[in-house]
Amino acid sequence: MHFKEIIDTIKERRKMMQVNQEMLAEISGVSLRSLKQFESGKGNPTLQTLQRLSEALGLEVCLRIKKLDDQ
Amino acid sequence: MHFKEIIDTIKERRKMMQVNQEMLAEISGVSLRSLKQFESGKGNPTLQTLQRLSEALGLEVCLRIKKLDDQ
DNA sequence: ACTAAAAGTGCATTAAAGTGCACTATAGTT
DNA sequence: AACTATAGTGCACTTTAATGCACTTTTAGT
Repeated sequence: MHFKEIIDTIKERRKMMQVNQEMLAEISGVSLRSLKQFESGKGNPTLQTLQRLSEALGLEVCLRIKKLDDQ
Repeated sequence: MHFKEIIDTIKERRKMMQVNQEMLAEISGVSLRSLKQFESGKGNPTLQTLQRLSEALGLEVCLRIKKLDDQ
């Protein structure tokens, strides 16, 4: 998954669970400012930050073998 | 995947492909110092760094729905 | 159009990631 | 034991993620 896909996955999952940024910030332990920055596509979160957000949404970060090198 | 699992996955994959840290640093564009720090368990890489290393090893970062909350 | 909730931005500060260089430690080989 | 390749560490520096506060913009509901 590229950067944008990861962002979008988090955003969609958050909305699917009817949680706003403020609530996600609280339950994940990530600051609201950082979450906003991340979701608005500006930023390069640390693995820890990404994991905190993911966990709070019932997701987990993982590594998968890429099928094709192109595209 | 927890932090250690991610580290171990990268390390194992690198060794499986018979690539040493120096080579991985070169092909991924991540500095050797950062890679060493990461593989030795000290560090909290940015998503970009993790993606660079993963891509270079034919892996990709992804988000997956967690099956169970406990364990 | 008005309002309220939610999302996004600018600025400043602090903490930490990323880096290079030189060094040490740890395999693995002969 | 000596040698070599590979991995890990200490120090210093630069960049940038993470943060709080106040503000603006956008979205949704009436």
